Amino acid sequence: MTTLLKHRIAALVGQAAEEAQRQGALPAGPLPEIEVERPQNPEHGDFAVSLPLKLARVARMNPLAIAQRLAPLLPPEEAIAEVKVAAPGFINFTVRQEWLQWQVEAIIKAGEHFGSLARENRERIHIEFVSVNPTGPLHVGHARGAVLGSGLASILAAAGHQVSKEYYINDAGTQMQVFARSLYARYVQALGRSSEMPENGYVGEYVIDLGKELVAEQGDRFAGMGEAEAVEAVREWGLQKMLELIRLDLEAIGVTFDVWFSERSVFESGQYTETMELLRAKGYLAQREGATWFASTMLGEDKDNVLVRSTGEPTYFASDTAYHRGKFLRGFDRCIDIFGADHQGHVPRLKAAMEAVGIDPSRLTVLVNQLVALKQGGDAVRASKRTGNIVTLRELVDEVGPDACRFFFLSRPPESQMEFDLALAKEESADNPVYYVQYAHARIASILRLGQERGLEWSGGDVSLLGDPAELGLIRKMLQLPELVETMAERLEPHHLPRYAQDLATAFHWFYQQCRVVSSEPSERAMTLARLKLVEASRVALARCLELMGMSAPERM
RNA sequence: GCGCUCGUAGCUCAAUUGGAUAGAGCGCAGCCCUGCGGAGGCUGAGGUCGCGGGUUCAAAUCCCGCCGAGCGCACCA
Repeated sequence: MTTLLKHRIAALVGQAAEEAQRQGALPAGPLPEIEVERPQNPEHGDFAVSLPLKLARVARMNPLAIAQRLAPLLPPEEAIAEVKVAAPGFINFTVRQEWLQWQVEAIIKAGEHFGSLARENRERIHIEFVSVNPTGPLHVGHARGAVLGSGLASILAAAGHQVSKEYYINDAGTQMQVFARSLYARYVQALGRSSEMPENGYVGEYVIDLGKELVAEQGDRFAGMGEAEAVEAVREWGLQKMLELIRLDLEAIGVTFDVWFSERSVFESGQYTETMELLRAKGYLAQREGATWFASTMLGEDKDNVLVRSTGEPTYFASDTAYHRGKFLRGFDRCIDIFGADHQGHVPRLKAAMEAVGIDPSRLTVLVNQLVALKQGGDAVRASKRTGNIVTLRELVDEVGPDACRFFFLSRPPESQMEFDLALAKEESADNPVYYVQYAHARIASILRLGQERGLEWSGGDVSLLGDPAELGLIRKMLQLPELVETMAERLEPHHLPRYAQDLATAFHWFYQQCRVVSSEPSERAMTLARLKLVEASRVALARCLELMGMSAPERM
């Protein structure tokens, strides 16, 4: 992969600015970071730099005058055809047509790696998401975090980082215990006897089914034991069942993990004790009211948090602190967590805990995604696991399909409060942007098939014939993908990808409308070969886009 | 009450993180097929960027205050 053109332009502008300072045309002093933008108005060229505007104040000069002095000092660059200064102080760059045409070759050559970035500062990045208690099926709200996490992971990997996706299994906490007791009660009931559900138990129907399944699979062997022992045994069985269910549900929406990390192992490995000792040694522990507290107020928090209950049981916060410390001990440079908004209160204390154990909290980024408000027609649907009123992730995927789900959830930034109208989601299927993008891919595949059927060999096609605005526009659009991958990875914002995919599809459809690709006229043979080459490049770009989003790229629809 | 997040076209959402005339999809009104997939292309209408102040060459974006929405504020996770 070569350096992105926008970086080369930034370097050129930097050199020009330094040269201007040497000549005294610009006052000496530190230069701000040079940002290269993509102007939205095509009349402003392909790239734009607003450095003169940013410099105007410190230099006490008219920004337009700065731009006019800078422009002639720019070193030559073969990819750039024209540099223009524009009011109130922009420097605009237009790329050379020959360079654009040659990129078609470069894209085909890059193939499935097109859009990937080579980088020197490759980071080891840990990304944890979903991590739902294994006490029930995933619901729609979880789908958003799941898609976001997996999409972000793909983008970070494409941006050249080493990424590990992890699911943290809360198999040690009180919720798991309540679940086990609920399951035990349903199991006993399935045997025809009476048994009381625990306080705040999991009353969802799936637990009843699970109880029956347990009877069918294991008979009444747990009924003979003492209750405590039976609950323990049933808990293990239930945990495995739920994990399997969760894993399959996630797979259905195209989400997989590299590591499934058990909360219990945090205790068994000694990492929990070690972390607590560390906190104690650093003076962050306080005994009060029979419990052990993390003195987060020492770090500017508005309240302390319980680590060990007066019953002696550690809280979720305690094991999570040890778990997160462990991530960094495993050698990750950065950790990214994706939380639902209902866990946002956990963020400040977790960061404070990292600081307390001697880890720079800025190495931990927590993305909080707002919950999905469900609607059925006009009415709000309340999704809650314990009350049993669930719209499951599985139901959603079955209804809408994994591609549409992924596209939809990826489209919006995490912090947006989105409404999901289930009735609308089904209805929309024909006019969905998802199909629009996939249709473009199918159309491309169809054209390439035709080319093959006609026995055309386009690898030697002459790209210099590609001069139609629609052709050049398509190439321009394709070239934005690597830039986009870079910004999305920097800002941790996957939501630009679906929009880009639509733009790319539009650019292709327009080209298709404007330019006949496969012609039977012998005189147009050279043009046919060149355009087939362009179509192949389009396939590369669009397929990569779909792959990054975790969507299928159909050959036919 | 306090904290976090959000408020942009009729609807669902963008806006290159302070830049040039605020853009897409759906919906609405039109137009385009005797050759490669019409699940397509093109044009148009539609905006007090929640409201009010402030910061500066420049604000949807930053600051302050209101209004409204979601989520938190446990010895749950």
